[in-house]
Amino acid sequence: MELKYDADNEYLPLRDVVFQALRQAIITGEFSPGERLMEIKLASKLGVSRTPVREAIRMLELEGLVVMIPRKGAEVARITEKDLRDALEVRTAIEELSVELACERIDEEGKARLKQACIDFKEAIDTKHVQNIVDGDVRFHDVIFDATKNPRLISVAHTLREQVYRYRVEYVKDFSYHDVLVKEHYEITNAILTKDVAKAREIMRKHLYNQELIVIKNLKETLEEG
Amino acid sequence: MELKYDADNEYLPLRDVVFQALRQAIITGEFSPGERLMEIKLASKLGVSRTPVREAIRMLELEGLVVMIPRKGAEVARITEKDLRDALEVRTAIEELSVELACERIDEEGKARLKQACIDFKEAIDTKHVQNIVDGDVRFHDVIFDATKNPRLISVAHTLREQVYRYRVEYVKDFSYHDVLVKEHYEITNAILTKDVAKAREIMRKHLYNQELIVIKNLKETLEEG
DNA sequence: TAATGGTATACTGTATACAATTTAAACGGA
DNA sequence: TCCGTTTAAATTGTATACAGTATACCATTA
Repeated sequence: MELKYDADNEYLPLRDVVFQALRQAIITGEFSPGERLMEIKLASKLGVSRTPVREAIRMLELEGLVVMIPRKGAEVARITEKDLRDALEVRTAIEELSVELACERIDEEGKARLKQACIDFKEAIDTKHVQNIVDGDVRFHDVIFDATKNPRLISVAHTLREQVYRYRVEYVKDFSYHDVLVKEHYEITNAILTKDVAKAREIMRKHLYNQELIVIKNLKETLEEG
Repeated sequence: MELKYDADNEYLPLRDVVFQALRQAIITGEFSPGERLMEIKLASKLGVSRTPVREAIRMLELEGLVVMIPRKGAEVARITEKDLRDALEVRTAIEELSVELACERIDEEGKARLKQACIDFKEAIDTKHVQNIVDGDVRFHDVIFDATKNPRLISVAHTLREQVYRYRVEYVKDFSYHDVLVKEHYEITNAILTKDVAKAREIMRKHLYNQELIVIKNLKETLEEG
């Protein structure tokens, strides 16, 4: 974990930089579930004072990535199988709404970006590099979210994704599903481009249900190991 | 605005007390949209230091109730008509999912609470007291959320509700819709009790669409005044 | 040996101090 | 009078200091 300063970017408060660094560390598994986050330790590690660290922890708390234990401090949220199912249940509803709205509202630029994201994902799969695949998948879904032109939806969708992200990295390692994923992405893309709302929703639901099965299988294995 | 200490409750950090106080003040309109929230002023008003105030503001920021302007501070989020439509769009999807899950999962205790909440709402309407009506409506929907047994869903639903709450107070003042609201609550209740998913979703959607029309009408009037 | 009590340590919760920057006002010149 | 510059006040951003509490370890006793 390290701080990244966006030189070309405008001003960013330290709390936001710390927030992003901690979130990244949690999502990528650098911090394990249940691990304590101690302010002084993090502050000295990141070269800042406790204040921005505390404020970052407040934000992570509301995102559900850390839980607070009164007078004891913060620890990385432990995710149970039910937590994952709950998050995926809500996420499915949000993603179904997304494709529906995308069908109605996508513009020419969005269509171009959607096609490109679909192609990029296929190429990412071909590289067989896990991080490429995860990034490609994220971008594909982001293009659909953007097409809804609903920032509130985008915000909720991103929060929900973070809950699951840790275990998705594992899930794309399961190469046997790769062809299915590419196929489903193409079907979703075509459904949106032809404004077939019913089909888009149906495939998206199936797409996420497949993910759920694999992710939960992986979670179980992770829990058994730990 | 004032701090409330829960004597019977367990330990609560000041940041959470301040958070609740500020949220309440924003939701009830004590702070107007666009109004600046200055840390020193709030801290001295509430009799605490800046630290818990800052942490509370971080939480409000993530909930979307305040927006930060770099090096200038926090201000109460201004809600545009599109913001409201966006929030209601997502909220409709979440509430439709809620009734669907409630149909499948509600237990005997939940059924009793649902019936009671439905009756209580009717009685709240009869009192013609705005706050009673708002509280009754909130409780009715909360019972349905609880019946889903999905804490993640409940969390998302609550966040979305807060965005709209300010303008819902105005909307229940429109007495002409009261009978419709009671009727819709009864229909939703019956649909859940008889596990009629399709009907429950349909009525909930209509219920929220009616709300949307009235709330947006009210928002427009508010914006014109200001 | 096990249990209990005390003490030291480490960490959170809160307050305050300091630095940097923005805002606004006062002042001066055209 | 208007505009620009300077300067002072106010406010955020960050760091540090202080207080209170929980935890762990050790010693003492049954």
